[in-house]
Order: sequence, then structure tokens, then C-alpha cells
Amino acid sequence: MTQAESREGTDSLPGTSPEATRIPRKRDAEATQKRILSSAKHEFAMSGLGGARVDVIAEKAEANKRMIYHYFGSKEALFTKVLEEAYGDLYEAERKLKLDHLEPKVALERFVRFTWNYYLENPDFITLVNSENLHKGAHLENSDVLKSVSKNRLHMLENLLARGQKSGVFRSGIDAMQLHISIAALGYYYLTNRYTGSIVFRCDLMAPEMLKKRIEFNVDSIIRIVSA
Amino acid sequence: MTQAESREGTDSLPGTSPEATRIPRKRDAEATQKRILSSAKHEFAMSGLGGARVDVIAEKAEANKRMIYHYFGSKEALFTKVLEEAYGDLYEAERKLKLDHLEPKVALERFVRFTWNYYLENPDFITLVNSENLHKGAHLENSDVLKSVSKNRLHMLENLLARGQKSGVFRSGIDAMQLHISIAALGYYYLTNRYTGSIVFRCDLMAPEMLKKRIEFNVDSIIRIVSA
Amino acid sequence: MTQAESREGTDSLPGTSPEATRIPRKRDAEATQKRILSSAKHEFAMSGLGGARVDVIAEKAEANKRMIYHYFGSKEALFTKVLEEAYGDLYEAERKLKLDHLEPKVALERFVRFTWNYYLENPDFITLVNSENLHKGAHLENSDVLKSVSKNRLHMLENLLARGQKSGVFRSGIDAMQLHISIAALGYYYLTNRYTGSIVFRCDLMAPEMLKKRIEFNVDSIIRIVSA
Amino acid sequence: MTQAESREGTDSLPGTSPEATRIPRKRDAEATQKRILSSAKHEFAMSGLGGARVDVIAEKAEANKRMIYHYFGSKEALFTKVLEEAYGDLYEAERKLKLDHLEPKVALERFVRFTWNYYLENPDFITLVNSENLHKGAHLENSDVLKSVSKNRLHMLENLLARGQKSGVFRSGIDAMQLHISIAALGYYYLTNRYTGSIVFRCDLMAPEMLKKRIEFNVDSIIRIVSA
DNA sequence: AATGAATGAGTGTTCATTCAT
DNA sequence: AATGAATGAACACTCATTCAT
Repeated sequence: MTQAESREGTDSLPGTSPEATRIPRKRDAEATQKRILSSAKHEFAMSGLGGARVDVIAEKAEANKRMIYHYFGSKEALFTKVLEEAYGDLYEAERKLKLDHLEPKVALERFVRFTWNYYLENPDFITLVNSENLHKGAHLENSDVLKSVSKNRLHMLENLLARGQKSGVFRSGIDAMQLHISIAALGYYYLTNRYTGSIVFRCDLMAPEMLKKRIEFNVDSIIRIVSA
Repeated sequence: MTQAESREGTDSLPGTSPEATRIPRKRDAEATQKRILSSAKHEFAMSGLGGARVDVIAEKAEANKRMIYHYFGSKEALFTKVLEEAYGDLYEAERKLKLDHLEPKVALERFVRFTWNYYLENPDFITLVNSENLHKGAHLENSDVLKSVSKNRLHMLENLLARGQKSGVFRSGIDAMQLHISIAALGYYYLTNRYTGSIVFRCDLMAPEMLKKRIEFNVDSIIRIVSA
Repeated sequence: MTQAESREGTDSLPGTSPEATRIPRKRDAEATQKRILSSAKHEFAMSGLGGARVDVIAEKAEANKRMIYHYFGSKEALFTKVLEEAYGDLYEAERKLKLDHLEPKVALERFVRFTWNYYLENPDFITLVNSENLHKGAHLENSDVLKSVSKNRLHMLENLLARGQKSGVFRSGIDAMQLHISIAALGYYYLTNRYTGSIVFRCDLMAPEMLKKRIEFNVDSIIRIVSA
Repeated sequence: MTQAESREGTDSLPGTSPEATRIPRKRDAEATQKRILSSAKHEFAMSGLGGARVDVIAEKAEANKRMIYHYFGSKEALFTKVLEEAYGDLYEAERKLKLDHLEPKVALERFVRFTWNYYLENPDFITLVNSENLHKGAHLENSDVLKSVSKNRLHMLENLLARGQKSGVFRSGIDAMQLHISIAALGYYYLTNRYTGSIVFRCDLMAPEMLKKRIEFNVDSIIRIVSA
């Protein structure tokens, strides 16, 4: 199962200006893989693992179907790769937040809003995760990538809670994982079930003012949950 | 889209004579439909709409595949029926709670625990709802059954909040729908993502002590959210 | 793996004449299976297991491709069935020979000629067996059908040899299996390699006079081998 | 299906000056071709023409797939080349036997044993020939190589028979070709059908003592066939 | 001389659905 | 009421071969 074997990296000859003379990518193996991954992500998110069609993924990636098997081995392996990337992207975005220097309450609010916005702006993530859970986590179970990427994922929130407790704004005894899950839950559930929710509650849950209402409710809820 | 409410329940009451004059039990058309629905619910929950196999549904229902088309018209219509039943069951269980005579805080806690337990005991519900949302609610969009069954769904919570506010235990200005969604969210998210969650957080989210921790955290959270 | 499940057999109501009123075969499951088997035999013989095309088999059987999987489960299972039938047919033809009442030498000659003619008239048999041996016997290894059908296959020849030895026309100490194999070999090899043979020996091995020459040579050879 | 006879062989006619000064061992083009041929022989023998995979042949030859097309033109042309080599090797081995100075009976026995051993030690040969015959000899039909290599193939046996007849140990009127074919047949058939044979006769035809039994039976049979 | 990227036509197999009884 | 037979379109995946470097 070859993948990303087109490692060439530092081919910038000394003297060539920084990004300027980017060599046009041999015959574009890397670009093809990227297009396939992107297309696959979209299709898997839209239709689930079973529902997505390899032909469609290939077509939308402007690649030959055969390339998918050449680079990823199978539909399921491609799905795994897509999931790993999706998690990786989220975690990287989380890490970029840099909340350590902010006042704990402000930092927490920022994290809640970030999580909400990430779901809103990356609707694929939610459906991908749902798909994987429908399959009982079979594709990530043995994923070293996910394991390495999700290591120490609670550190940030733990630090934040510790700081808040020390300064007296947060109560003590809060389980970081439970809080983390809750922050995700309040946004995720609303968005993943927006269709049935809109029918059941007879209103458009995705209307801008509804979205605004929801994020404010969530921020307020989380603050209340942790407040001293 | 046939309805066929399939009423039968407790048939042979003690004391009724042998086979007596009891109406000859409409063959077992009704029973067949029930078996199909039950089998379909399980299969759809397990594999999604696309992943479920009509053959398997028929086989597990000990019915002929043709019967599915005879009674329900199509796989999608069957899926719709299954969803309607699933929602109907939840709402009926909710209605049976009878929280009106309880102290507001107690009643709310009871509702949170009920919701959590319902998800735990009816894991099919969660995956069915996920499936329908993957399909953008297409099967329930025009469902009169769902509409009628979900009418006034917030009444109970609204009354509860009003009572709590009047007695001073709940703060004012709480949006019943947002709260309702949050109560569901805190349980639903944890359970629907239990597989990826267990990988990411490196622990068995379904271990009894973990489940206990979670429901207590949820109850505490909701109470904090509404408390005055 | 359903197969031949359309057993209905003794549906001849008492009173209906013997074979006369043959019921017109419901919706012809049996006939379809037969057509598929026959078509498959031909295609497998012509192109081997790997080379045969399921589509072509279906088409030539005037059946839907799906039926192949309905009745036989897979291409390989179909191949197995074809092999079992092919062996069954040969053995049945062998059994019909009734050589017991013939003078040993005459009987042996008859058997040699029969074997040769069977190969000539059933060229499929040879290529099917070659195919199966290319696959190291994987499809017949666990075939109960073959095992049961090939039981006591040497009896006839053993009896024949015993009779001949007693009457003094055959020498003693002849291994029935080796002889059996040799009888087959002398015909089989000539016919299975008729194409390369014709090239190598620069003559048409299938020309009528060549065939005649060959069978006479074989008869003579076998008789010499066993003669006292 | 392009043929592209892939002529390369002996193109440097003796006397052409230019290249004169000993060609510097064409890089390792020659070695690559050899590795490809060897790998191809094995794969074709194992899986047949249709079943062999160009990728696998290339991989096992530690060569690039493209090289196969560069040197041989097509899969079928490669197959042809493999066949030609296989026949060439057998004939060369035959020629090396030098039976002319041996007593006719001894010489014949030696030839029978040689043939058997060659099949045993070169199992590829048998399956290759079977494959080609499955394809009706299409790849060797127009092979000048095979034609030239198989010229006068019967000479040796004809001489041997003549010598034996003259000395009175062999009977007269024996067709050399039929005998040649029979010698091959008795070994070839046993070995090519060893898998189905072992199932049918319920014994391991490849067990050392069984092989011994067979070759002795064959030697004895051939001697009886030709004896005066 | 040698190689990885790319392809289109095809493989066996599966599916929801309809037909005939 | 119930069933086995039948179907056509599609599906994931494969292959020999060619292109570009």
C-alpha cells in the first residue's frame, strides 16, 4: 500500500529564491493524491463510507479511479486516511489557538466559540466522525496517526482549568475530559441533527439568528458549568 | 406509504375460552409487518439506510422479501416508517414520565436521567437519527406522523421551567428549546461518538464507571445551567 | 450457497400416468440451472477458470448473471460444480460399459477405445481437468461429490485383470491404478497437446487417419503391457 | 493485442566491423531480460497466460514493468518467448543425452527415465505447454524458433528403433512419433494431473515411493511395447 | 537504460426491485 | 397472503498498457 511515497521535499537548490522557482512537481503525484483526498473527504462526508462512490471520488478529483487504488489501496484505506487528516486538521487548529496567555474565562469562551465555528466551517468533519462511529471506529482503531495526533489532547483544557481554579474563577473538581466532551457536544449535536431538529422543532435551526442564539447559549452554559 | 398501525398487544386474556369466538386473528399479516419493522429498525440502525440490505431485513424478519414491498412499498418508505416509530416511541416514553407533580429541580434531573437512559437502552435511536440527518432529513421532511407526534414537544419542559422560575430555583430567560437540545446533546454526543471517543481519549467510554461519571456530570451541568 | 433447492420431485399425484403429464416446471429454476451449468462447462473448458467470463457464461445460458450467484454462489463454486458433473458423467459412462461378461482381452480393448472416444467426444473434460490441476486441485479437494463418485473406481479394472490372469492371457503383478493411469495418459496427452504437438511434429494430429493410427497404437500398447 | 515479435537475438552478423571491439557488456540489459524471462516463466507456469500478472512478473524480476514492454513488446510476446525457451531447453537437454553408443534397450530406458526426470525437475514446462494448448497453440503457431528447434526431433528415436530392430531386440513397424508421444504421455499425464489424481485415487501420487513405482511401470511398459 | 504516473475497458459481485405463481 | 425466479444497473476493484521524465 504505497502512499505519499513521492517525498522529495528539499529540492530547493541553494541560490534559488525562497518560494519563487517552485519546480512544477514532477508528474504531480503529490497533487493527485491531494486532489483525491480532498474529493474523498467531501464524498465520504456527504454520503458516508458505504454511500460514497469511488468513481465519483475519482471523477471529482480529476484523477483516474485506478490512482485511488495505486495510492491508497482500497476505499476503506482511503476513508481511514481521510479521517486521520480530518482529526489532524482539527487538532492542529486547536493547537494554533494559543490560549495560555489569556484570562481563563476569556480563554474558555474562546475555545467554545472556536469549536462551534470549526464545526460550522467544516461540516465534513461531523459527518465523517458519524460515519466512523457507525462502523464502530474500525478504521481508526489501529491508526497510529490518530493515536499520535490525539496525544495530550486534554492538556490545554487542563491547564486552563487549573489556572482558573487557582485564580478562583473556576470551581475545583472539574473533569477536563467531561468538559471537553460537553463543549463539543453542545455544538456537534445541534449541527449534526439540524435536519431532524428543524422538523421536530418547526424552525430553521440554521438560520443566522438561530445559530447566534445557539452559540451564545453554549458559551453561557459552559461558563456556568465551570464557574465557582 | 401504508400506515397499518398494527394494534394487537395482550391478546389471550386468562379466562377467555380456548380459541373461542375470538376473531380469527387476521392471519398474521399484522405480525409479519411488526417483524419486518423490528428487523428493519435493527438493520438500519446497524448499517444505515444505504448499508442495510433488504434481503437481510427480510430474512431476519422471517418474512419474504416480497412482503416488504407489499407492505411498505420501498426500502426508503420502510426507513421512513422505522424513523416515525422510533420518534413515536421516544415521545411516548417522554410523555409517560409525568413530571408535573414533582419539584422542578427533581423533575429536571429526572428528565436528564431519562434521556440518557433512553439513549443507552435504545442505541438504535441514535444511529437512525444520524442516518436520517446524513440524508438531510429527506424521509421525515414531509412526514405527517412525525409532525403530529412532535407537536407541543417543548410543553413539558416549558412548564417545568416556568414552575422553577416561579419558585425561584431556576433563573429566568431560559430558552426551553435550547435547554432541550442541550440535555439531549450532552448524552447523545457522548454515546454516538463512543468509538472514536474511546480511541481519542484512550479509555473505554462505555465502561460502567465511565457511564456513571458521565450522567452525573450531565445532571450537574444542566442543573447549573438553569439554576438561579 | 443455494443450489438445486428446487427439489420437488415426487409431485406426481397418484393416478397421473408415469412420466406422461410432466408438470411444466414452475418458473423453470431447474432448467435455468442446467443452462448455466452447460454454458459454464463450455466457457471454463474453453478459457479456463480465470479466463472464463461470468458475463459470457450468463449470456450464453440465456440467463441473468445474477442467477449464477443466486444458484451457485460464486464463479469458483460454479467451477467446482462443473468439475463434479464432468467427473460424474465420465464415471457414469464408464459404469455403463458392462465389461464383466466379455473376454478379458476384448474387454480391456473396449475400455481403451472407450476412454479414447470419451476424450474425443468430450473435449471439455480434458481442459477442465487441466484447469483444476493448474489450481492444484483446490476446487475438488474437499468435494464430497467427487469423493463419493470416484469410490471404487478401480474395481472394474481390477476384476478384469484378475480374470485375465486366471485365464492366463494377462501376466500377473499388474498394478490396476498404474494401468488405469496409463490408459488415460496415452489418449489424454495426445489430445490435450494436439496443438503444440501438431507444430512440433509438423503434422495435423487431429486428421482422421492420424487419430485412427493413434488409437490403434494405444490399444496395441496396452495389450502388450498386460499380456502374459 | 499487438504481437511485436521482439526481434533482438543474433542481429550482429559476423563480419560487421563497427561494433567490432567487443561490446562492453550492454550495461545489464541482458541480465534484466534474463531475470524477466525467468520470472515470467515461473508466473506463467503458476497461473497460466491469463492468470499471470505483468506487475508481479516485473516485481519478481526486480525490474520495472516498463522494461517488459521495452524488451518483449507485450505480455503475449513474452509468453511466446518463454515457451520458445522452454522447448529449446528440453530439446537441448535431449540432445545432450548421447544415446547413440548405447545398447538400444538401455538407450531407450535411459530416454524414458530422462523424460520423466525432466518433467519432475522442470514442472514449469508441463504447465506452460498446457497453457499454450489451452490457447490452441496460437503463440507457437508461427514461431520460427520452435520450428527450427524442433526440426529432426524424431531422428534420435528413429535411429534407436532402427538399431534395435536390426539387432532383433525391438520388433519392426514401430512408429517413432507414436512411441515418442507415448513416452512423454506416460510421465506427463501422471504429473500434470497429480492433484486431481491424488483425490480420485485417494493417495499421494507425489510421494517418493509412488513416483518410483510410476517410473518403473513406465520403463517396463515402453520396453514391452517395443520388444520383439 | 530505466521508472513512476496515468488510463480505459473490464472483472466478479451485489442490490433493490419486479414478475409469475 | 405469500414466495421463488428473474433482472439491469451499479459497485469496488483490476489489468495490460502507454505517457512523460
